Amino acid sequence: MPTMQDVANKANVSLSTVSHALSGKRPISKETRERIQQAIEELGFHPNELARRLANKESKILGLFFPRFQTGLSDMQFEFIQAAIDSAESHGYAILLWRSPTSTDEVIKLTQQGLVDGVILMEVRQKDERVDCLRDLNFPFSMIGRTEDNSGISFVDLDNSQAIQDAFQYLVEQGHSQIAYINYPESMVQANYGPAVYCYEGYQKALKKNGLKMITGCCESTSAAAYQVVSQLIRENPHLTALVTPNEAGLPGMYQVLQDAGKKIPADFSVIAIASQRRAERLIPSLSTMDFPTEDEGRMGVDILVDSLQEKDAAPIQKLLKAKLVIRQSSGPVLR
Amino acid sequence: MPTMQDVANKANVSLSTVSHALSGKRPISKETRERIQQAIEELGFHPNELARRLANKESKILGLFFPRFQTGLSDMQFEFIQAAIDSAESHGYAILLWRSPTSTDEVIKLTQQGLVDGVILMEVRQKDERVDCLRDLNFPFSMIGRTEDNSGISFVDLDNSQAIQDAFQYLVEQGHSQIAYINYPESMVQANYGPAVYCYEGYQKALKKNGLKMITGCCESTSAAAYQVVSQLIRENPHLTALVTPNEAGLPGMYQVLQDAGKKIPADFSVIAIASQRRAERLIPSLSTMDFPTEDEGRMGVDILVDSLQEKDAAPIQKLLKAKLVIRQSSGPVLR
DNA sequence: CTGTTAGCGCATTCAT
DNA sequence: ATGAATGCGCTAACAG
Repeated sequence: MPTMQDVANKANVSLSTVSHALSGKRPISKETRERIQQAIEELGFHPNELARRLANKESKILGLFFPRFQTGLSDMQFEFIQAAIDSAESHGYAILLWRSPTSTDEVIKLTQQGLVDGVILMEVRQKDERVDCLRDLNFPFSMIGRTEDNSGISFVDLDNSQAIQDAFQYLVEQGHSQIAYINYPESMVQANYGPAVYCYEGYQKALKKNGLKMITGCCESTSAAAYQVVSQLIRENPHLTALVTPNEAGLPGMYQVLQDAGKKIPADFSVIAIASQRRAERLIPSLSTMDFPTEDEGRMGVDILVDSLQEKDAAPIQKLLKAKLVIRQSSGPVLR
Repeated sequence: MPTMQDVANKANVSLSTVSHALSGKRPISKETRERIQQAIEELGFHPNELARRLANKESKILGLFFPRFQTGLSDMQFEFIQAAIDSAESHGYAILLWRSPTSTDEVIKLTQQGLVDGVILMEVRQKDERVDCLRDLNFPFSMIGRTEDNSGISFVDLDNSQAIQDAFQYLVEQGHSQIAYINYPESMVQANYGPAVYCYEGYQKALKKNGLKMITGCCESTSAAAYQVVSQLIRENPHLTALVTPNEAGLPGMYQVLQDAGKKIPADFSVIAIASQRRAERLIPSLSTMDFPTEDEGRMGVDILVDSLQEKDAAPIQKLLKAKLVIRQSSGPVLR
């Protein structure tokens, strides 16, 4: 690997001239610039990024704490990451992947070793010690999701509460009056997993606003569990005509119940879930959804972090994204 | 950020003693070791990884060329990446993400800047200029997938040909004699996309071995396209009782055709696809598959690269993984 | 066992 | 407009 010194020798200039020619931070005469350029090409020189970053005291690398478990919505991870990489690249950063640390010690170790200038947290919980730790360290970070107290932190999150409310609003307008809400698994509700909390909050508001009967249950993220829960709700509420859920993992089970009960979608029954477009189009009949703006999340998660990196004491940026209602069921739902 | 020199001062030793105490590459007396340890803790010192890696002349970072487009099987990306990260971490490496370069120049730039010790290629094509370029550069890399000529290169790939043959073998043993094969999109076949090529090769072998009639078609990666193709095949072959496909994106459309034709799975018809477990369990009825060993691919892709990094001129490692047949349809398929 | 010193490859402040 | 010299934080060869 040729170094900058090699280039300097070959072009008969000093090392610093080469450096400045490359960075453009100093006027260089046209002739020497050309000599240098030629030397660079002949040697096939490429600046060593480790050295450059060490001298610059910034790594130009962002860390991404990658989820440790699969909590559903996995289709989206792909689009999310693609968008995050693209955004990072456009800002001159690369993205380094780590499995999300489980202890505060790990967070400290990862952030204090100077490999990354900032980190992006995924799957943030209401109470999240990673967040507390990063805040204490005063280390730059952004969150996909949010905690209970987000003062001073930048984040981008889906407005789950609003998404659920919008879904109910639409169904009510279509004439539905008995609508079930299937929540995330009990364990996630207990653990104060953000989406589970906010979705349920949205459900409560929708109930109140529209004077609806409460018809709800939690279910594990499996089709089998979903089958059980939904079939019981249908038994208890024979006039049920619609269902709203953020628990996309259980959808095939829910579909199965309806099929077994002789209820056709969308002629006899409406289903709306919070999910990605790809996910929606992989069910039959295709799913109506509150579309998850995956790419926006990925892009903005990086953008807000880079912003805080470049303007050291900029105000935190907090974005609540709206899910868009997309009705994919070919014919309309029942009007009662 | 405290540096090693700070620690040395505080512990009243020289910088190199601290360094050696940390690396353990030199015997250190118990007392000084403890003094150093105490200084480290009091200062909250963490070695600067950029500096360490610069001095060591290795970055301990692996680059992953992340797919630029979504070619299906997206459920697997998540598991794949998790496994890759874990394996990398267990070897002391981290993983850096880049969108897969589109030009040779980009490949050169990314590899020659010294930020990564090696790279992992995903979605390798039969003819892949990224591969040619890396080979010319003599830069360490491993592939998920393979090219036409893999001499001297390490890779891990699914044995697609064998997977398709195994699926046919099973169906034939169950008594099926008219079995359709739905290939990848025409464009991917034209482009010599590896999986498309090897799957079709497996299909041809299965035909020959079992003396079957050729019933096949390509279809785009959408449910709509799959619907068209499969419905035509059924029209032309009324006695069709089974279907094999690596094109999982079109599955909902295929299922729909069967449903519309009054054919129940698995009572009247058998479907076997190359897919992940998660994908299989999200269809109704759940899909029988040649299970894609996602995690093995992620882990081994990293393992073989790290191997070649540690033993400079080790022989290339080439692994063809077997997909496991998993019949998920509750009752058995038709016996004729 | 421990200290001194010279790099690793580049950025940058002084000089000229 | 250019060069020389110092530093980024750490490793390791050399010297005791």
